[in-house]
Amino acid sequence: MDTTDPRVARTRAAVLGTAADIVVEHGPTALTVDAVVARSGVARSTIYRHWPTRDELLVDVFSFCAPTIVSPPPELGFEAAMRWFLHDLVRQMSDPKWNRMMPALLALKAYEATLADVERHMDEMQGHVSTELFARGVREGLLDEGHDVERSVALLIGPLVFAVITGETPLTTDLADESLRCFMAGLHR
Amino acid sequence: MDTTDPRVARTRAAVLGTAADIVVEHGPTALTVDAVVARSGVARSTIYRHWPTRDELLVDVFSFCAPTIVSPPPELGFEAAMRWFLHDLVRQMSDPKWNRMMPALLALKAYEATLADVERHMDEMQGHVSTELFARGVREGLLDEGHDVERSVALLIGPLVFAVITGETPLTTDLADESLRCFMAGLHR
DNA sequence: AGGTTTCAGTACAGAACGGTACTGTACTGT
DNA sequence: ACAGTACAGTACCGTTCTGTACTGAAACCT
Repeated sequence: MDTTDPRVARTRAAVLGTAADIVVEHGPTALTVDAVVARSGVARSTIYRHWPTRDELLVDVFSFCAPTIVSPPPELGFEAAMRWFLHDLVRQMSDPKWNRMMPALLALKAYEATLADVERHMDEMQGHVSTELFARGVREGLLDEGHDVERSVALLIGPLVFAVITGETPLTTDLADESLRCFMAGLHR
Repeated sequence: MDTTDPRVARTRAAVLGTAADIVVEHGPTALTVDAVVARSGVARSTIYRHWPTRDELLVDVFSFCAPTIVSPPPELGFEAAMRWFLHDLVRQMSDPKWNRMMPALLALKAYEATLADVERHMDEMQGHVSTELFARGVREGLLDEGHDVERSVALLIGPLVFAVITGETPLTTDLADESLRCFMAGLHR
């Protein structure tokens, strides 16, 4: 029975939405129950009916906004699939919401175990896709059998994350292409 | 007259030191005046004598721990100088203190203008060194005249920052060498 | 030795926040 | 129509934190 009361769906959406807005605009520390009450119109007791503590609400806000990483079409070769993957990543990280939430999540995960779980879940999603992707590269003879996946991920994705965090250089598909081009060029030593 | 009272120097050092420890261990939100009082032995009123507000103390903690970026020896060519620079960066970011403070600073700079100033100051230091470094590359004919410095910085440093933030792959000079190797390989298109 | 500064210790006011308990009301599914 | 549920609204308690005000003791500099 997936018949969820429309009222709970409504309030859940309202609370998560305004909570996300608060986090985006003023940071995780500004996410107080009173602030959500004032801004969403949802009553205090109602929020505590759905979330036992403020911290669990914050966790839900992050996993609510976290992007989902998907695998590229299987018919693509390594380079094309990687480009597809990176472009999708750029698109996801360009979302202004996530754009500001990611640094906060990365900073908080060091101190809060539950948020570390959220981040780990994302890492695992990305890890699965990555290993599958690099397996294509091995099959095509581009990569060694025992090559370091994590390091290659850092080389390819690092520049994109750097762009998001510093804001010095724009996060574009061009940057992703450039990153991939350098990586491919670096394969032939 | 640089004759600073040894007492003020002592308390300043004691407060900044324990404040830094608190931030490293439990995050910026755990930096309360009472926590510093309990752990440093310095009295509450004394702290407020030196820092008007808690926030200014936090700012000082960050700039107290922030690494200083220096220019490589001028006799080195582009590639050697860049390697020198990246290795120095790895060394600085490997410091466990800064290792945990950097994500916090990057997250907070979006919401607090004073911390954005700290981060901007670091960016400018790094920007000066970078432009000077890439000028060597242009002089050697490796780079175009109007090439995008910020983008190249992202390609070179991004993987290192990614390693620090995610913790998936270790931050080593090897990673820096690999990043530089890919960048150099990507120059000949 | 004496005047000045800094210090530790403490007490206090005011505000913010988390969480609980309790109203009466409006909606939902049967 | 009716029972069950989710709701808004509010009042309340305990805790935590910032910032100020005041002591007397200790260290500093000349």
